[in-house]
Amino acid sequence: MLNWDDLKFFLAVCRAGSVRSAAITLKVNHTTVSRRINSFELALGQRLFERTSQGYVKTKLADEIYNEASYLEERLNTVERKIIGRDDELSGDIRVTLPEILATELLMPGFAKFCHLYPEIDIEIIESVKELNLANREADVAFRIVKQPPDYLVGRKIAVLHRACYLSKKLAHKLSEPGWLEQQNWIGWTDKLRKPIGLIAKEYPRFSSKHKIANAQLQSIACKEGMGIAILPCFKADLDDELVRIPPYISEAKYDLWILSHPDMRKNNKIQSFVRFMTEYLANKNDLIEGREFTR
Amino acid sequence: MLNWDDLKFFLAVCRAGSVRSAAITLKVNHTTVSRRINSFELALGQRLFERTSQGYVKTKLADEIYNEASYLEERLNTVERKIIGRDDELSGDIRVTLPEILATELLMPGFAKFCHLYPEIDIEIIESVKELNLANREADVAFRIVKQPPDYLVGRKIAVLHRACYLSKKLAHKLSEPGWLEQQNWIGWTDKLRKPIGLIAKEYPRFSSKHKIANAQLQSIACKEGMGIAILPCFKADLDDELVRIPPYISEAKYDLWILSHPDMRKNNKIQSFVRFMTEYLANKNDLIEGREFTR
DNA sequence: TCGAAGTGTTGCATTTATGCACCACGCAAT
DNA sequence: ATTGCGTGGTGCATAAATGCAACACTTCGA
Repeated sequence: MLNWDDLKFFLAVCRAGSVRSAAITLKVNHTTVSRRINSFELALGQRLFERTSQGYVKTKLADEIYNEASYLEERLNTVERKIIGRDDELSGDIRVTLPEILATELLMPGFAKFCHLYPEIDIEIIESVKELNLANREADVAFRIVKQPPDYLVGRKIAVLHRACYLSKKLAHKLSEPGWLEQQNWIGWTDKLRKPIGLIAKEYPRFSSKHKIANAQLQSIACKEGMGIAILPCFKADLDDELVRIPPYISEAKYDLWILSHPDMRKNNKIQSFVRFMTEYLANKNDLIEGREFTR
Repeated sequence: MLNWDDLKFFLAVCRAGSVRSAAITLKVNHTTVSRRINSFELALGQRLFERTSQGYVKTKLADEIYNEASYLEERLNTVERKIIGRDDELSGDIRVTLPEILATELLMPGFAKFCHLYPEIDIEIIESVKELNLANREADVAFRIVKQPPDYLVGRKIAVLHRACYLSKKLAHKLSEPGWLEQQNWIGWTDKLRKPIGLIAKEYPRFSSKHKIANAQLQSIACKEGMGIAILPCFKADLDDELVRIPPYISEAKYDLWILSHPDMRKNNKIQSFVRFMTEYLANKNDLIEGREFTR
């Protein structure tokens, strides 16, 4: 069976007249060209070139095939330009994966702005904390909260997420009662993550741990309902009218936020426009993300 | 850059609706199909299929590409059938490599007969004792005098070549003079091949060695000119009116003659017809080859 | 005649593609 | 709820393709 991709090599040699010259055009080693021609001839069972010291000379059969191959090449190139050009035209879909917690107040307004700018682009949002496979286009762009992303992806760190401690606004009036706060409890996460460590453990009161809710969104809701003190990202809780920070009000830098894509998408104008836009959008949200937009 | 051969995988998956089913059609492993589709999508920067547990579902873009790809496939298949069918039609060229000594009285009549049977076939004869490369069609069929051919070629042993000792016919009348023969000399080959070994050394007189001619054709001519006794293949010398065998007239089985081709030519009707024809032709020449057509 | 520059080919090391075995998941039947 | 059968995907071993360095050959100019 013919390898259709060998047609590229055939065409290049027909035009260049030598395997070394064709190799430069094709950006491969010249021995590869020689071997690809050999295997193409074998598959066809016919000789396409005379090998001379001045290069490869086409046989009559090669002349016949060349015309057809040129036509097919033109057709294929048209298809390819149409599809890839579709990306350059800033239309079609972009698949974005992110943890749900980032979607609401933080990123969604940015997505909406981007879509307003480029009405031909559809954004599909995939909420997942799993590492979706960017290589087979399960997603094109990933927002990830990690210390260090995998080597095989490209991207940049666009923010450092801060967290602080929050209480339901319904209970805010109790903060002025002496000793009331110290009797509240954390809303726990899991058996292992019952109490905080780091700056928060050091600077905030030592509450007991109660409940187990391993989801920031649900922690937020439970907190609003008065179930305890929640440690929440600032970008989310500081914008929520039903939550208030508790004393000493400080935030802790805790998580790195990255925007990632597959290296092969570097040349994709659509994806890169999106990445650029969101990076800039988030740069303008830095005070919120780092907990500085908090007002008492 | 698109790998054009990936189009085959794309087409197969479009038609089969699943990678496993397409893999059966394409005679590859299903993971290969999956990976080839993934890399095709990556190269295009667009998704062509939704992955479901019931198989791959085409996107709208895939529907568009499918039509074009089907058309190109039909064009390519037409080209392929035309070329390979050309072989099946018993026309075009066959390149044959062989040592010169085999070409003249032994094989050439067979070639002529084959060409008469198939007037659309051209035979190119390449005289060479070198092992021409059958993989890149320097030659299609090789006649070789070897004990054991390389593993990567296919073929069969078609004869065992015999050799005997010959004298110029001009000197044949001297054979009846007592002691005359013993005073003649071998026509030597090289410094290392000055005297024969084996049956010939054992059964024939011990001549001294004179001259050095490392070519059977030239040995034959030198012998006719009276330069000495030559050891020559029977198929050649026994047909030559200017040469006579000397007593004790016996021949020695010495060389294996093989007909070889590249494994990928097994399905090539033209080549296989040629191989079959020549094998049968030589089977009918066996008495000559093994020295039994000698008449005193 | 010799050397330089072009050509193609060979052998070996490295990289990439493929196959195999296993796994995960969804769906239908029991 | 469990099992069986279909689907696609992952990790590792193996095979194939490619790149690199060296070589062989031809041609041209000094």
